[in-house]
Amino acid sequence: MNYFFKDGNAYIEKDGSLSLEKTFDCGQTFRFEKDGSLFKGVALNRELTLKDEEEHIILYNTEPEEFKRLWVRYFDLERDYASINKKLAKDEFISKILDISKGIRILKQDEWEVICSFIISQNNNIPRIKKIINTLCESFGDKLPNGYTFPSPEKLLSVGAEGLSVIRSGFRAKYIIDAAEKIKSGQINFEDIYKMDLEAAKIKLMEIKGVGDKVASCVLLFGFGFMDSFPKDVWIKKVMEKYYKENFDIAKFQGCAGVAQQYLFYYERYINNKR
DNA sequence: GCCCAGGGAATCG
DNA sequence: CGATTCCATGGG
Repeated sequence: MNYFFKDGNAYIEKDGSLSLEKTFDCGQTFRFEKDGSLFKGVALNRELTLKDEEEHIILYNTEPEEFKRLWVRYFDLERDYASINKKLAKDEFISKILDISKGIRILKQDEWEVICSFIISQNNNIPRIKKIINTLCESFGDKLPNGYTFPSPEKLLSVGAEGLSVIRSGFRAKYIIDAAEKIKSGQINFEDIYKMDLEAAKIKLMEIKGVGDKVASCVLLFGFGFMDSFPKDVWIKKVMEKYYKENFDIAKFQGCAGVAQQYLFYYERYINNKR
């Protein structure tokens, strides 16, 4: 996408391939809120304020150097979603829902935050996932002017599973600690995971207690940029049996299956008023 | 009270 | 193996 800078802000020229509303609301991140015409949140230890205007999306208070170094990748701005949409539209059902789902981009989020967030997501609903993560950050993150960073593995190890009781995450607390331990010990090494193929990476992440096939798939898609990762949650399973039956062929989404997954997930929740 | 929520571990047959 | 059951918690 094209962008320029003015008065300390970045202006992204809208072309229909980025909707803040959909991208923040499709269940891949839990830390952005709509505030009037603004979207506010914390990502990569920094506070972000964005505005969706007629011609531009404004990312406030960022210098060109920082924008290019962090936010172009975070918002996946260099990927050509128009051609992805063209490819996905060859699927009859996706071509029908494209108008509703297009504008979602796969965010490239912090790996640890995504691991932790999707451990919390298991057998849970999105409003409560958000609440737990907010409490986690307020309780153990570093204070920013208007928010909190996501707490590090070391910080959570120092409070332990008992200390996590304030976030009311139930049985998931011990899973969070296990993840933190395996990351600190080096058993789970992010650089190694980037070098693996999708299956090997998934199996590696599943060494963490509380991380199964679905959570690992979300982590690889939203945290590591594995664009062919295709998390199968209850909504996607519903989509498959409702619209595809036995005709679902993931092979035709090669290279962007994760985008297809988000489109389907967002659509089914959208028509069921889950937003 | 019952059911479910972006599942996964433990247990059982 | 596949199929059940249990796991904490809160909202509808």
